Amino acid sequence: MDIAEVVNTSGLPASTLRYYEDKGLIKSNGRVGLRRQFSANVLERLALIKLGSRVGFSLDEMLAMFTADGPDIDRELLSAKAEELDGKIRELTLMRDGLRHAAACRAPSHFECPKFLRILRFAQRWRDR
Amino acid sequence: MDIAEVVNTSGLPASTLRYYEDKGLIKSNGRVGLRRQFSANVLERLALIKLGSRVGFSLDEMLAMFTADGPDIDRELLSAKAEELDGKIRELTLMRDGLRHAAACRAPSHFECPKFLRILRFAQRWRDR
DNA sequence: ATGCAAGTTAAAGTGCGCTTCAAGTCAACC
DNA sequence: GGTTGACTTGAAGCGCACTTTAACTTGCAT
Repeated sequence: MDIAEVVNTSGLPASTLRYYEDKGLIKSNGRVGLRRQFSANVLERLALIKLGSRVGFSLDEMLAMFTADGPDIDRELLSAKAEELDGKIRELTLMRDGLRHAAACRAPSHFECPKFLRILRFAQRWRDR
Repeated sequence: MDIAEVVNTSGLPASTLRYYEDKGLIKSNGRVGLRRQFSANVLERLALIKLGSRVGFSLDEMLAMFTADGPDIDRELLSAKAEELDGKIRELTLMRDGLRHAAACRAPSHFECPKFLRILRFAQRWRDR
């Protein structure tokens, strides 16, 4: 498939696809003239990259995670990243509950609401990492 | 308290505190000479900002959420942000499980592992927002 | 064969969230 | 009252993830 089809099906602009290829996150397999040709599996890779960046991974991190350089992948890195996400999930949950409460709470300021403050103080304890 | 104390207790550099003040995210209450003086509650605000940025809110978003301009806060915005986080939590969970599996899986490439692909395809369905 | 829309490149530009720098002010201690 | 070190400002710089631009090439329909 040519770049236009990838653009249409992935929703990403061509400039981004070229940028990702430069970075080594995706690869085109050959050219027709100058024009890149992609195989269909690039779409799965792009989906993974998209998900990865939505959960806060940098492109370099994803390069390390998803682009096997050796004979096989770095399972320790993957587990470490899974743990990282686990901590983040706890933070998101905390913040979500805090926001839900703040939206309902009638205290004049969130900072005067004991429940909100308790959430914040709890979040502090997770601060280090 | 003066800026040095805020730096020590919050762990943030003075440059960041000035930057946040410029942005309107925190305020100092008065000066001694040129030097800003902060009240203790700035620490709670900073904790909130820290948590907020770790969960992916931009400084402008936090300005809108946590800096009441009218008589009271925008409860709808807060609820909307809580929902946003809820969606994100689902994504993080998906990715975490995908990584955990990839770390354990013996398929030659994640892209050949049906379980991993199923996760990805599922993630696609959340793609729109 | 020709025209042109769609592709290509390298380089510069953008927005965010800070950090660094240079030059200046001044509170506090001796 | 002089030094000094913590603080101040405005402006420039930086890393990331792209986007835009300008100049060029080329596959493909006519």
